[in-house]
Amino acid sequence: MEDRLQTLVQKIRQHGHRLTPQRMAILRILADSTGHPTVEQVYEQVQAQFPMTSLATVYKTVTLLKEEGEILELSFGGESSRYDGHNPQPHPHLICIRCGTILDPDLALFNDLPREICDKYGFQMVNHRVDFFGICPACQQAQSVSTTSTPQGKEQEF
Amino acid sequence: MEDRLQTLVQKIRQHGHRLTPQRMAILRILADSTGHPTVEQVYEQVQAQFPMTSLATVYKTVTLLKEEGEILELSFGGESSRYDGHNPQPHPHLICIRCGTILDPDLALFNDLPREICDKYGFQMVNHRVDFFGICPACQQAQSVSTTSTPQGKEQEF
DNA sequence: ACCTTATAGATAATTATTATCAATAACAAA
DNA sequence: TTTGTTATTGATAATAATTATCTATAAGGT
Ligand SMILES: [Mn+2]
Ligand SMILES: [Mn+2]
Ligand SMILES: [Zn+2]
Ligand SMILES: [Zn+2]
Repeated sequence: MEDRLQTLVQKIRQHGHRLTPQRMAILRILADSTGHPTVEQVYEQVQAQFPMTSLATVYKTVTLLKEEGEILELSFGGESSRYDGHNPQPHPHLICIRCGTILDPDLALFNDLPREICDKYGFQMVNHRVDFFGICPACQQAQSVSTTSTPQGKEQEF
Repeated sequence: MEDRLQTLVQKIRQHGHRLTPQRMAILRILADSTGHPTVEQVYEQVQAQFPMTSLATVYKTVTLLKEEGEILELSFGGESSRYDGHNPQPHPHLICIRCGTILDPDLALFNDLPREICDKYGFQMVNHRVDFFGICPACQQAQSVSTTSTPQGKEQEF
């Protein structure tokens, strides 16, 4: 939570990077958000505090965090990437193909499996990604009530 | 192998689509290839037989197969998508971050696990994707021999 | 052989991301 | 506190994979 922000700040400083107000705001948003936001969504959040902020600045900060290994990027074909600043370690995701919500299931099932598979093929693993695409519970509700193609019931939190 | 091509042809016909020589060539390449080629790579292969073929045609055929559920697309951030026309069902992949080779590990480990996880969260799964990124055996060899950043020893097969 | 229309080929448009560059501000040192 | 160096900002252009557009052609049914 607040601890995570300190980790990011520390990592930035350690490598001789500067800590600007815009950058600080971006770090705070990424450390706090639990909804895997896009760069665009982070950008909108930052603008609330610093209206002059550029989209390029958000991109550059995210790139910096990627290089530091402090953010996890989820790339998709076509649409923009989603980011997990809370937990930069590779982990499974539940991705709703209707409303776009991305959940972090807490599980220890995959702890050994990936390594096991790679060993079998002499493959030296450095990263992995496990995604389940489907319909989230909220969207299943919305589907049974109305026929509207409008997604989920509650607002999507980033 | 040859069976797979027949499945694709049949699927195309069933839905009232036409079977042009270019399209047939593309189907053959996708059915035969075991290396998860890009659209660009398929395009080059087709041009060997039909030099007048357009890149757009390859894209359109791949899109068609996606709609029919007969090809698996692996999207990445930045670089172009890779396609598995052999096995359209979602399955794990071993992806070398050095030479780009993508392997299909044969395993039955994941058969129940995904479903299990999604049930736990009331998540209605319709698709999934599991990727392991790392260094393939060939690239590990190349690394220990020379310092060249040039990838793998043998040519990459698509 | 003929008709209808899906498809091919060429090319423009789209869009997320990256590169460029002058002005500014972080921050270390004096 | 002032100063100097230079990383960073913001604005915008460039990039590149994929998609859309449009006319000519040919697939496949009659
Ligand atoms: Mn996550
Ligand atoms: Mn595969
Ligand atoms: Zn949903
Ligand atoms: Zn390799």
